[in-house]
Amino acid sequence: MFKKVLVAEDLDSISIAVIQVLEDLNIPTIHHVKYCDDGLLKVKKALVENEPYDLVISDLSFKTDHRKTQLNNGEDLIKAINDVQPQLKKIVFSIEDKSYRIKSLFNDFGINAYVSKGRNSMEELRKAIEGTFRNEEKILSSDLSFSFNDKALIEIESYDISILQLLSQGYILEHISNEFKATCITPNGTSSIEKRINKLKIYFKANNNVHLIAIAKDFGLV
Amino acid sequence: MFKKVLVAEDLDSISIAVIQVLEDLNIPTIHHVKYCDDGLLKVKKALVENEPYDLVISDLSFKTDHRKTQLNNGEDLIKAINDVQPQLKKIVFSIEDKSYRIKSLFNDFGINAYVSKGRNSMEELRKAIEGTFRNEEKILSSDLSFSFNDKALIEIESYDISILQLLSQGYILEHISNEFKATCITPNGTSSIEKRINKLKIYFKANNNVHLIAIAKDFGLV
DNA sequence: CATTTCCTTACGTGATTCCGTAAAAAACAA
DNA sequence: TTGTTTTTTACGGAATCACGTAAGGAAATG
Repeated sequence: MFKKVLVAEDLDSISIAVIQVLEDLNIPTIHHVKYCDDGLLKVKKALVENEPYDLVISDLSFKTDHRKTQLNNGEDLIKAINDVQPQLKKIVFSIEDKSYRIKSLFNDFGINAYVSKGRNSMEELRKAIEGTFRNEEKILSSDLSFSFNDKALIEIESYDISILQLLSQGYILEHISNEFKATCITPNGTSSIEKRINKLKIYFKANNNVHLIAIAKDFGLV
Repeated sequence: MFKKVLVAEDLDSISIAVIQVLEDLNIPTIHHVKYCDDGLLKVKKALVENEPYDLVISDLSFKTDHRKTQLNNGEDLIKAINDVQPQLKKIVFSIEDKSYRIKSLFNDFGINAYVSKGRNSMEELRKAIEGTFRNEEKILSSDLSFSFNDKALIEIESYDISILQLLSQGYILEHISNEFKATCITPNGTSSIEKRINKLKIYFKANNNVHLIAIAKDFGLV
């Protein structure tokens, strides 16, 4: 079983239970951080001391408070870890259940397992840890309804996300066009962007831009 | 100290820690439910058996799954409890940190304390339980930055919420006007609604309706 | 009762979205 | 190169939003 595990979780109410699971699995070294920044520091330190972690379990969303942080969420932390220790096994334990975001965790961030916080998640977490140790691939907790085969949300790409984000910040078409030209994103004509928004509206069955952004917010796309 | 406490929390990872706090306080009877419906049943049953609860600790958001439920969130549960046992002490323990929603819990639902899930929330929860037992009023965990004095979000009333909700559902001004006329909500002229939206845009510093809905979503108003 | 004030509604304009068509540009194949 | 297809961009008219002004009516005041 794993020898040295790092838990990144801000809520004390949850970290208590996660650590309990790790103790039940007889993991000898268990460390816990409440801020992503501290997590990266610990990983780096363990590396230079030649006692690297072999598993990290991280939440996605971290509360902001008085303390200034470089890394603000689990994605940031995982990205940073991938820079210094890419082969480190990663399990995400979060409330998030939007297929788009979870798929991106596997495909873009190379995580090994995703466990959604739910009514029976401690058991799921234990299974995910064991599966990850046995090098199983793309472990999903069983209460998630989607599979990796449905292409539905895969078609929404980062270009669409950019449009939705700028829209949600109050940009009008013309400004989005300018922004894209400034950052060399193509296509960037107002007409092309307009057409893309129209596709999104059809896809999400939205009546207008306002409706579209409301739906995008619900899907966690922005 | 309290004799009989009910915990309504769907996430097993959290309920474990909450129950631990209650055990540390030597509460003799601790019950735990993962669904709001079960919570109401337990409260009713305890009443008819003449052994009522004297405290309930509830989350706000509950995940939906295969099971069909009457009560879908903490607000529903508290409302239902207020119908059968209004004097029952109520503590809400949730991740929610939007002042608008928390204020409404105290003012409209008569809860006794609100503890926000955070990095040091078990200690806050313990203090809230003790304070509630001593009949202190309107207990807020200390990491919440707002106070009851700032009138900022109090001015947003249900009329505004209705408008925001219809907007987020893709309604155009004219349809909102019709909807208000149909349900006898005044004012209902397109112009009045327009003006009210304009106030909201100024208040939230939004450039347009799309921006406004994005902000409202972030604030948890819709 | 007259006056004032506030709230609601109506109306007009310019800006932006919405939605179709078509030209221009780019990518591709022969 | 030439022709074909696809993508991108441009343009135009109708609908809707955005925002100011003003008319009408209810409540408050004296």
